[in-house]
Formats: sequence, structure tokens, C-alpha cells
Amino acid sequence: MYDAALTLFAERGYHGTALSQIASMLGIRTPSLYNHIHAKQDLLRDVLTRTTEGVWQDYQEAVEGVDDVVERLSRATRVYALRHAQHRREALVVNRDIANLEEPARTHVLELRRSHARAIQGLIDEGIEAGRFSEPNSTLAAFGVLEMCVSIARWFRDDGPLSAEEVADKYSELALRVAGVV
Amino acid sequence: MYDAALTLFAERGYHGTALSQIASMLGIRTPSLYNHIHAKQDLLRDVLTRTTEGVWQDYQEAVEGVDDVVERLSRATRVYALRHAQHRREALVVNRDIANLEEPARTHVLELRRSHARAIQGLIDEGIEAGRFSEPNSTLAAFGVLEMCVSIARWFRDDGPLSAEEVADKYSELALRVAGVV
DNA sequence: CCTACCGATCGGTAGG
DNA sequence: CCTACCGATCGGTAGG
Repeated sequence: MYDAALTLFAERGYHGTALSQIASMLGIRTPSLYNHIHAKQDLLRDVLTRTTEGVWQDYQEAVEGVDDVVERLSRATRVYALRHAQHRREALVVNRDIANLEEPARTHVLELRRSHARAIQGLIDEGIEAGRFSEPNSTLAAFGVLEMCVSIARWFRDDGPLSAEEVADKYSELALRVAGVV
Repeated sequence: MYDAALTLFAERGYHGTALSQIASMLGIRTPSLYNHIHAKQDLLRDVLTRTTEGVWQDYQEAVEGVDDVVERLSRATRVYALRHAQHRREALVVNRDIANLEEPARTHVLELRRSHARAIQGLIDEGIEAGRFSEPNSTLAAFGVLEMCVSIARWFRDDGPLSAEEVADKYSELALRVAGVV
């Protein structure tokens, strides 16, 4: 059910998806959905909280025990890019329907996102101070890097010429270039 | 009315916006909207066709009469980035609700988009052949460049530290770095 | 898991 | 531009 909702939300958006369509995809009647959820909103909340919590956890695991700041940024962007190639639907829903999430979940999700963005920008700041990156505007560089990764969800195909891992490797390299690695 | 629809579509999406909300923003009743449109879909079509046609025109004007391939890519990304900073709402709607556009407008919009993407990738290919860019995968580089610009619409603020022009200049510089300008 | 059904709201029309 | 109103569909509930 989570999976059916995910597919439809990614395809048509939260408001563009009717519960009847989710039920139909599962071969059951609409009211039967309420044996598993309390409201349509629950499905959106599940997708958004699981995904953003996963992003934050990925980040922490990626940089754990790594000292070199260039390597930390490289690993952080690699796992972020990888997630967007491997979990396209989740990424599309997060970026499209975050405004339709009700409180308090919305604040929780936005705070996790903000933590992640600040962490990436922090790495770029560190790298600049250490003379490893040449891009002076770390805010701009951080947005550029993050959003470039997010966009992978919009074009990546499993049957395309590059695997998710290959794309992730390439993007972590592009990220370093955006930061102006020297 | 176009403007009211644009604001609401950008904020809540096409399916998340009711005609009654558009009418309310204009201080009139819902049925009065039908003196100006035939259907809600007309509003979406107007936003999407105007915007994508504008993107394509911007591109052509930007590269017209410019021979150097690096300069062509720089100018093309500059106008594309500039549009995303100056017309945030339009960009958000295009990227969010293109799937909700009905035929034949949908095909028209997708073809214009594709032409633009191919043009950008073509410039990168040219640059690589001429030994001006070092990124071997032009498809990946083109996606990276284009989507980085698109994302400006998601974070740019008129009252932020950088003007639209400054952001556009910076992004055209980042684009050259993504292509691996040598 | 189902049938039967609820009030609310949707996009849109009739008629002025 | 309005009031009055349409059928369809929405998310959700009652009751089994």
C-alpha cells in the first residue's frame, strides 16, 4: 500500500491522486484502505518522514570517521546522489508535495532537510577556509550541489546507460567541481 | 487572472488549486471566471506554453551571432538561470504540473523543452570536440547544468543577498565548471 | 475485507 | 459580472 501510494503520488502528486486509485491498484475497495491508515495524509507523512530521515542518516554514516574535508563532501554528495537514483519516487514526492504535508510532520521534515543542507554548506565552508575549494559563495555552491543531486530523480532510468552507482560517482565529482576543488 | 492562477498553481499545484480560490483572489465569483476561459486547463496551458516558448526564444537570442562555443554555453546558461530567478512561479509550475497538461499542448511543451536540452548538450559536445571542455559525458553534464538552473526557482528570493543578475552570472560560471572548462 | 452511504467540494452550465 | 444549480467525485464513516 505504501508502495502503491508512492507510485501514484510520484506520478500525479498528492492532490492528483485519489484514494480510489490507490485502492484500485491494490485490487480492493476504497473503504478497505482505512483498515491500514487513518487518513490519506498518513501516506504522505510516511513517505516524507521516512525519506528525509533516511537522507540524514545516510549523510551521517557517509562522513563518519572521515577526516579530510574534500573526501567528506565527496562521500556526502555520493550517498545523496545515490539515493535520488535508487529512490526516484520518494525524491519526487518530497520535492513536489512537501507543502501539502500537515503539521507537525511538516516542521519535522523541513528541519531535517535544513540540517542536511547546513551540513553540506558547512563542509564547503570548511573546505574554503582550508584553501581546498575556490568557490567563494558557499551558500550558492551548496544549493547548486544539492539541487543537482535532487534532479537525478527527474531523469534517471534503471535501464539507462549508467547504473545508479556510476551516476552517484560522477555527481560527487561534479559537486567537487562546483565547489571549485583545487 | 493569469497572475492569480500562476501564484496559486506555484504554491499548491494545479490539482491543489480550486477555481474558487482563483476567483476569491480576484474578488469575483467562480462562474465569472468563465467569461475569460473555457476551462481550468486553459490556465495551465497558458502558463506552460508561454514559459517554454520564452525559454526557447531566450536561448536563440542568447547565442545568436556568438561564435565561441564556451561563450555560447555561458550565455545560454546565463539567460536560462536568469529566467528561473525572475520568473520563479512559472518555473515551479512547469516543473511540477507538466504531467497534468492535456494534449496536444503537452507534446508541444515537451518538444520545446527537448529542443532546448538538446541544444545545450550540443554545445557541450561541440566544446568537448574542440578540446575546450573536459567532461566526457555530455548528457550528464547537460542534465547537471540545466537542473542546477531550474533549481534556482526553488530557493531564490527577491530580497535575498544576490540579485537575479548576480545569481545568473554565478550559475553560468558554475555551468562551465560542470562541463569542465579548461 | 465488503456494501451502502455521508457531507463537502469540485469544475462547469443555465440564464439573466 | 451575478445567483442558482448540475452531476461527478472527493475523503471518510457506519455497520457488518
